[in-house]
Amino acid sequence: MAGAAIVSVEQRRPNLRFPFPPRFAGRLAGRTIVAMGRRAKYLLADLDNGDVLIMHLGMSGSFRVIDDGNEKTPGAFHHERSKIEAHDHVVLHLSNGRAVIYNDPRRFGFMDLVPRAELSVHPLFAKIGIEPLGNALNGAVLAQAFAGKKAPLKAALLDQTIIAGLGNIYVCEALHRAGLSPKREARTLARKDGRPTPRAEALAGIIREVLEEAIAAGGSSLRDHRLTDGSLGYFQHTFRVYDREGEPCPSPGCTGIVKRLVQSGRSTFYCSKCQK
DNA sequence: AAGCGAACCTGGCTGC
DNA sequence: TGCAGCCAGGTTCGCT
Repeated sequence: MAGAAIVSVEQRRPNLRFPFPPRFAGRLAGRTIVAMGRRAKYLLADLDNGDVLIMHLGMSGSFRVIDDGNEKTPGAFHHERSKIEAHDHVVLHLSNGRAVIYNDPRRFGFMDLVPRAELSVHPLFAKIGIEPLGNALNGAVLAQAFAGKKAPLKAALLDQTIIAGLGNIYVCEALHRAGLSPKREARTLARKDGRPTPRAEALAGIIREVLEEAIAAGGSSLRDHRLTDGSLGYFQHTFRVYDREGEPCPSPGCTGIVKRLVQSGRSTFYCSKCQK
């Protein structure tokens, strides 16, 4: 997408999780995408007028990229309604002859368009935590953030104001690899003086490892979710506990069975025998 | 004030 | 076959 110009935009409904900003399609048309980026789970497209297009996929959002007909007549797609599928909410017609289509059945995702300078004070970004793949994540930072917290470790790791970008799958997988119970109080990873325990150091490294493996495998692609070319992400095949209730624990030598429990309304998959 | 459940919305799967 | 009930990758809101 970076480098392409946005020829036109079809906004096919007034809102996703939130209303689209005023004149959304009109403000995008004619702009060139200078760069693509990401912060936490937000996808960012920097435009040549200084605005940033903010996109979030929610639970069920996805993008697909298709040929948009003859490059010399980029409007041709508008007459091919057959390419539109159920829950296609936004279509970006690009100058490179392709269209990027945002599809989201549950509409928990959203888009916004703001000046770049306002991004850091945007209510959604103001209190977002550290990037788990950056150098900021280590045992000391985890311990500092978790000190005094009685919330379960599972909930603390899902808290986007502490670490930004961990979802339910990766938290379950990281806790299993680290041998830590999701029910353990978060504060138990900090010593009384706030310094990290060895467990905190290990967990920080494992979080990074899980994310790097998942990215290398093309993501997790549950159910109908695909990569933008329609193929499936492979990481789902390497889940050790997520959605594996009743299966034997895959830890070497462990004879436990994967259990499911609900914490803060979310499913947690774990092994009570090797996660303490 | 932290921590938890409910809500947002649609669709797929399971079991009766 | 039909239909009710449960579950889903995320985040915010409001109550205790």
